[in-house]
Amino acid sequence: MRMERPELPLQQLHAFVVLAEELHFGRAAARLGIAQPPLSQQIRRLEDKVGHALFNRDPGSVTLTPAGLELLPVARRVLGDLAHGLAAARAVGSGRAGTLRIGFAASLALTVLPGLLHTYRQRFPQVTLDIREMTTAPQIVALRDNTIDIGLLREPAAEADLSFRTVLDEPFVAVLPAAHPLAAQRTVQLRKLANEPFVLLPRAVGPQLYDRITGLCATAGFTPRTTQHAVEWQTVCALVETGLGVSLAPASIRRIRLKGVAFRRIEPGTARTRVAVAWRTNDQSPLVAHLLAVVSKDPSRLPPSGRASQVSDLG
Amino acid sequence: MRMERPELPLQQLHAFVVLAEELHFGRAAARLGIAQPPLSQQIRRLEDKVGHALFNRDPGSVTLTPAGLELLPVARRVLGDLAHGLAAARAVGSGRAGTLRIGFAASLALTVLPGLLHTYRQRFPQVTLDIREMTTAPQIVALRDNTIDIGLLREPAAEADLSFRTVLDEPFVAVLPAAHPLAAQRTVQLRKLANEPFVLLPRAVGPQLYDRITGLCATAGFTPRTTQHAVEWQTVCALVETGLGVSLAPASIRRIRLKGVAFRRIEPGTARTRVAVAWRTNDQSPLVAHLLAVVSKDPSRLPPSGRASQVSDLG
DNA sequence: GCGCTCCATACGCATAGAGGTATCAGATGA
DNA sequence: TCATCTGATACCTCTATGCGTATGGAGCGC
Repeated sequence: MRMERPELPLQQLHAFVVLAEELHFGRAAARLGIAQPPLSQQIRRLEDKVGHALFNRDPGSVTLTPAGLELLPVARRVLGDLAHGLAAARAVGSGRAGTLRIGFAASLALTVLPGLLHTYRQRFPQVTLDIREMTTAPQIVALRDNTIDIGLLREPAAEADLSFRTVLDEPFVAVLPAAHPLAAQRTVQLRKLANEPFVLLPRAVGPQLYDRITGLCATAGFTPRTTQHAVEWQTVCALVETGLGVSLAPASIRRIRLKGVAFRRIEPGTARTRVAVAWRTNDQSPLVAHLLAVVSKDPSRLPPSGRASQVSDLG
Repeated sequence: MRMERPELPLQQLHAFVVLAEELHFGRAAARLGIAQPPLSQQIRRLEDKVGHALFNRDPGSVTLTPAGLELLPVARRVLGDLAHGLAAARAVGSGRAGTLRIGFAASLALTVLPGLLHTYRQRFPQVTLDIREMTTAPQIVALRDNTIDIGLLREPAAEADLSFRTVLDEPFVAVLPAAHPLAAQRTVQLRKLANEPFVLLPRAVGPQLYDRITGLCATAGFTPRTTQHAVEWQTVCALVETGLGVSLAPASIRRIRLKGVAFRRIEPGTARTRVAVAWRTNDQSPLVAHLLAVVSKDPSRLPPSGRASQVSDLG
């Protein structure tokens, strides 16, 4: 038992619509770029398929029959829908449209993310960006789950099936209460923080970054005494402001402006932290490819090493 | 410069939808009643036209690409719209659906019209009936103007391009105030109304019927003295009830039941009046043909001559 | 490694459709 | 009455499409 198949060439529908507009075989054929006899044939074939006349061929005037009048709006809509649908599918297929799901680390909400989104949106305005804040570890999981297409995270470690590209390479800064004695200097000797209480993100939120920070202290000769945890950098700064402790953070967080908090370059300033975009290595989506292309082409997303001022200049 | 032509066989869209539902070439092909290779070809051709892959053929699983996902609802809607549209056009073309515009004389609102409409509606429930009350002369004009398709009128006269079919052939009755002396008898001698004031419809409303009535009086030896005109029979009866005069009317108006009005057979009872349906002779509309068929087939629409009781029996 | 499943490809055939030119038929108007 | 306009027909060609069978080739499980 085979289904009923339409088997109705759309050209016939198109011819029908044009003829319904012109109500004149000669002119309609001209508009279609064909001779008049083929048009007569097409209409005839369509009428055969419908089973009823669609036009009254009265001498001197061509008019729509009631059946034709009934079919006309349908034909228009079908042709329009199909044209738009094909265009939409092509747009999605080519990456000019669609939905790109991006996970990002909260600390990047004020630095890398805005510029990136701005540039991308400008180039691909039809793409819907589905942006969600996630810490590093969930981003890795979400990429594998196909829950997000792009991750924006810190301190990427090699992951099977995932690729990374560094977007930003920045130094660490000391986060101090403004009233802290060390805040009086432009540069802070890291070892002088040895006895300060520390406010840090929980290791689980971003193990790589956490280890980076503690490693930094270790090379300065001490282990940071963490008295307080906070899940967001914003909170870390707030806690520092209240005097609960000090912190070490990527320079990006200078963008968090709080009266009672001072950010200071640290010595030695060799340790840096990287922000990277992550994606599934085998992801064929042109949306992902385009985003990576935007990242590569836009040099403002890749400040030269050492120019931490670049970040604060953005304020 | 020729327009862009879709040139997209709908079979391909159908195959696409089925495959999108099955996500398995073999099963989809089976559902379509074709072998698997042709299906692969159709999908491939469709993808070529779209310009992008619509399915991911991963080993062990077929899935829709974003472009395919975008196209799927469009394809469904297009196929559905077209199927419904064609069905609707066929229904209209065959006369199972559409709009039939009917003009009718007010005096038939209680007799011929209800039964006719009921039978027709039962047989063609999808047809919209556009019914408007009109007197005879405007019906003729409206038929010519293509403002109505069917007229229901009295005393048809031959008209070029119009055809008529008698629906009802009935005698005249005298319309008297209930208190009138002549109302005491079952039958009224027409000549006895010679000196009564008459209430009649203006001649312009229906010249044929008017002439019929005055002719009736003439054969009885008098000319009716019209003291009052009314445009509707309902009004005529009301005026008779108030004692303003008497009237002669088709037996149908017995259906107008007013306490103070009596309807009486007249002598001689030879003169009759006919109700007919009218249509454009060259009207090809199946709706009109169907209505005429209903008129012919339903004998209750055509009471046998002389049985005026048929009319009152309907009450 | 072997067979199985599943999709793609290659090749052949039949047909429908689109397009053309030439021509006919009916109505109309000078 | 004849030329003209308009649409329908007839006839031909070419291409696209659809469908079939046979076969290739990549994973996958035993």
